[in-house]
Amino acid sequence: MLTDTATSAMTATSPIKPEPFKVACSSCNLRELCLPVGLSQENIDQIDSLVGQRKQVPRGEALFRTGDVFQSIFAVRTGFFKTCVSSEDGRDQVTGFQMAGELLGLDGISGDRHSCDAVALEDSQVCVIPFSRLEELSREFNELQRQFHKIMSREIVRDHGVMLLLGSMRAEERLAAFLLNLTQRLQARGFSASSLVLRMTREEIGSYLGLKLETVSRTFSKFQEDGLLEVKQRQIRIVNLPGLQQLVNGTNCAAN
Amino acid sequence: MLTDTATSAMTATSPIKPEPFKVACSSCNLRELCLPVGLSQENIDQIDSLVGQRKQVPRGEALFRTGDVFQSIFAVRTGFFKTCVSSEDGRDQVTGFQMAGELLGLDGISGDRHSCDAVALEDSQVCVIPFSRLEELSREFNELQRQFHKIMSREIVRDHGVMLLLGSMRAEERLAAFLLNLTQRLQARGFSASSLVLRMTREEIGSYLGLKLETVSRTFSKFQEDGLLEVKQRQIRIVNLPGLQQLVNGTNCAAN
DNA sequence: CGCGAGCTTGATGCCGATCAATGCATGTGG
DNA sequence: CCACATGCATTGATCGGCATCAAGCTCGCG
Repeated sequence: MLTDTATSAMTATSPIKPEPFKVACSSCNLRELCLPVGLSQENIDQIDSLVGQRKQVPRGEALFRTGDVFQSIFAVRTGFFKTCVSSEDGRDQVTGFQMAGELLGLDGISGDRHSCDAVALEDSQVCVIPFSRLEELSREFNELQRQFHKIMSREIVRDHGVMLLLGSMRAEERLAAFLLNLTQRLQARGFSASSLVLRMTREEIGSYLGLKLETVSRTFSKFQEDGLLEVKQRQIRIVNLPGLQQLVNGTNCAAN
Repeated sequence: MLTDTATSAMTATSPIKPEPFKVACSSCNLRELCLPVGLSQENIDQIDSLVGQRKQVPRGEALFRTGDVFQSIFAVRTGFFKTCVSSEDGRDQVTGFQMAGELLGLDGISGDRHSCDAVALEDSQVCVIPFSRLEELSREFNELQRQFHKIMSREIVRDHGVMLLLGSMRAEERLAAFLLNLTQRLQARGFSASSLVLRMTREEIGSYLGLKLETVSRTFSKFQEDGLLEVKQRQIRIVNLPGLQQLVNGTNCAAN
């Protein structure tokens, strides 16, 4: 498993199969969003040996699956992923969507195997970060150590937010929160704040939000009627941002 | 903030106010459940300087609250905690219950402040672990480093399980899963596998499970009628363990 | 004893699930 | 180029699980 597609069996700097960018954090345009956030230039240079290789993941294929042996974590370079867990009886739950600069595979550290699936929702590329190497380097560079700890902690905090959403919000609030979160992350990556293309199906959104796909679809339609969004299949344009925001904050919600 | 109750301003080994046990992992009876799991004896001796002090938290009081400056993580020595997050509009969600040997405060690492409340559900005692000290020591001892990473990862995996529960299970399944999880953790600490006393109210259980307290109460009653449990307020006895288990696995559930 | 916090139980209603049909876009083979 | 299949999205009708509202009940405690 974990066979490589293109860059296997050759070093990153091999002239035979040139990469568009060097496999190195120091020359990566995502360094302000990814693991090296906040590291000084000299430290970034020193962790260039972190990324062993890059790996292509075609749309629909898994980067790893539940039960795969854990060896590396992954940083999304381009593309879009979902992660999902499943129970014994086959129900499954999307636990997150990951875009450029975000890490995948942190679940695997606790055991020696992964405990969820990571599936590419479009043709994607990830940086492979051997975990033992990350641990070595983070013993040397405490900036890196601190940064890695922050990223794990941020994941925990994010999960708590999702629990709040799943445990106490109604369908409209959930979808609004989801859209606002997506646009915020897209904006941080230089995309428009008001217009986006969903990479996932209604069913995947529903699984993430604890709703059925029909409910997701209906809620999109309602948002459109209410003049909050323009929805054309997966093309979304946010027409009334404050309206969406106050939906999440519950100011127009009688309850509570 | 973070003022100490009893052991403040004196070292752990001070003869003036003797502790029942030394403030040291090496002599702690929880070392097989807590941070030092799996560390060799010599390494355990070397991390004894990790725990700065102990701290009492009376029932109903907070160990930390959202917004408190983050400096330390905490290990539960005795007692029982809940953690909860809340949204701007005042809704709140219990994100977990912690018992002896489990860590609190990992949420704080990502920022410089805590992002949830940790409240004692009974008179409790925690070990205070200054985070900078933990980072120092885990740079020195890679067993400790590895162990800490595993604990953070396990928290992420646990959170994913809660998402699955909140996103796709019905009331009975949620409560059954909750009880099985509790008894399993209690059993690992030497308590009975079949009989437990709930430390939390119906409302807190409901908040954790995304249900209203009435639904929790009704579901307890139903389990009792069905011969799965004996329920006397917070005294629970599990009568039919396999029955509970197959509720969670969904084998008696028509759907899916 | 009486008070109050927490728990139980009943009656009712609503939100979202479910079931079902249709629409729309893309791709494929005749 | 059209006919058809396929995957995904929309929309409607109906149903059911859980929330809500409203009493009582239990137990510990001042």
